[in-house]
Amino acid sequence: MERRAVKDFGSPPITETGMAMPETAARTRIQEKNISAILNAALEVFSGAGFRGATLDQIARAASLSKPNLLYYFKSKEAIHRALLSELLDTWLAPLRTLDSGGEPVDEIVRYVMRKLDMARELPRESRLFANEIVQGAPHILDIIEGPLKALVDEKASLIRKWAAEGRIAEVDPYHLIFSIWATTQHYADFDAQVRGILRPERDRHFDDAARFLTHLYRTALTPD
Amino acid sequence: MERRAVKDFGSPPITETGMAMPETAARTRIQEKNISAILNAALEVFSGAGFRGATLDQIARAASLSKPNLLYYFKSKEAIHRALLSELLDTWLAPLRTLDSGGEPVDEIVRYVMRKLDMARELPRESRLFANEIVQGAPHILDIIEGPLKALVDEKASLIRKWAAEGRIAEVDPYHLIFSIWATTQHYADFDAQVRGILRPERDRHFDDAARFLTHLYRTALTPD
DNA sequence: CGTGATCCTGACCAATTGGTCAAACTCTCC
DNA sequence: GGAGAGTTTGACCAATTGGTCAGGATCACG
Repeated sequence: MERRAVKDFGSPPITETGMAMPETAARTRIQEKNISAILNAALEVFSGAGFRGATLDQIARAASLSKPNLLYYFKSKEAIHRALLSELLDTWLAPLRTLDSGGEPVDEIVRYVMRKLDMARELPRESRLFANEIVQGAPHILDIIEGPLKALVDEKASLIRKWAAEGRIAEVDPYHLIFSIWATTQHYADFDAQVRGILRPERDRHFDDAARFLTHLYRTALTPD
Repeated sequence: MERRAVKDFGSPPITETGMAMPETAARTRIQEKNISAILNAALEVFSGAGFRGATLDQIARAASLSKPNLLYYFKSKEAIHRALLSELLDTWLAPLRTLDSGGEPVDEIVRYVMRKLDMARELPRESRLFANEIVQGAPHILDIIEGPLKALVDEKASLIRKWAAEGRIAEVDPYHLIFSIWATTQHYADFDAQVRGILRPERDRHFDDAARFLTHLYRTALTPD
């Protein structure tokens, strides 16, 4: 027997991919509210427990919905996860996209570092969501890494290489420069528990020190000669 | 009814903590072999799936044992995890311990970076084991972080600060310097999937480029004036 | 206000999973 | 070679978990 007819009674607002209708703007106010609540709850749970560690019950509870109601909006746990990653992908790549050829190269890169550090402070759950995923081999986003992400990084690596060739920044491997920026900034979100366990900071005070340190680190390493 | 009498027939070689007898040297050759196989299998599975994502069946299969036989050596999944973390803790802290006041400070720190990078290449599973744990809030090792690890980092931070005060390295925040070293080196183990997806390197060739980049990064940033 | 579409729920199910146990097997050492 | 400790296993169990379904409640709108 077929899973679900194309059109029948009680058909939930689910697309073929299992995602709640995203672009097809026809969303009820109720859908708007619940889908948003689900994705927010899913971010909380997935980022804190990883895909396999998260349970539908946890997500449902966090979203103040019953489990069957959850599955009315998304047809499976996988579907929620996919929708969440997909929703956050743009946010995630945005900072690197803004790295542009205008302006002083060293300033431009330091500005990128600061933006990434801000994101680690303001959106730590989003960072941990991707961290969980990648640490375990990126099973759900390998295609994105090897496709759009690689393309974007290749493009920016070219830019950095050009800056180096023009003598406007020091000669460094652009790929490893980008990796180091990701590592040092996301560290404050992904390894938050360790950072706080060691520093025991009041609030987010340590982010200011981190900003100062990273500014020094990259400015000295990138300034030519 | 009591869980298990202190001494009875069929009592497995399990200590109060649920760990297989570690220091009490009285281990059979069979115990030696199986416990080692279990811990190796557990490292493989836990590092790839996280604590909750790992199953006893997976670990048992990887160790070529039946599940009940697994539980003959360790009384629970938690116990295996604890034993594993405990076994690897020293390995994990060893590089930082070797940071000593002898030698030229900049060289000493760069040497530490290289050692950490070597570990990321040679022991990526161990790195990911801890990464998984910490990303999810370090529930099983928070006490270690706040205790022995913090103490060790505090000690080394003092040393670095002294070096800075003596003008032998640049004035940088020692804690954030250490965090950045952890982040940049462990990145190649923890985010291996992403690094390889973007670089598509042959074998581990990219580690040489990483070593060059990190050497430049820290040498320029730490050399005084 | 009625009707069709949307939304929600309790009850239920099969598979997975951590863990137990009694019994059988095997190794060691006298 | 035999006795007792150490080792292994098949069968089993309860709890959890992802997911289903039929029917009832509610909403939007003519």
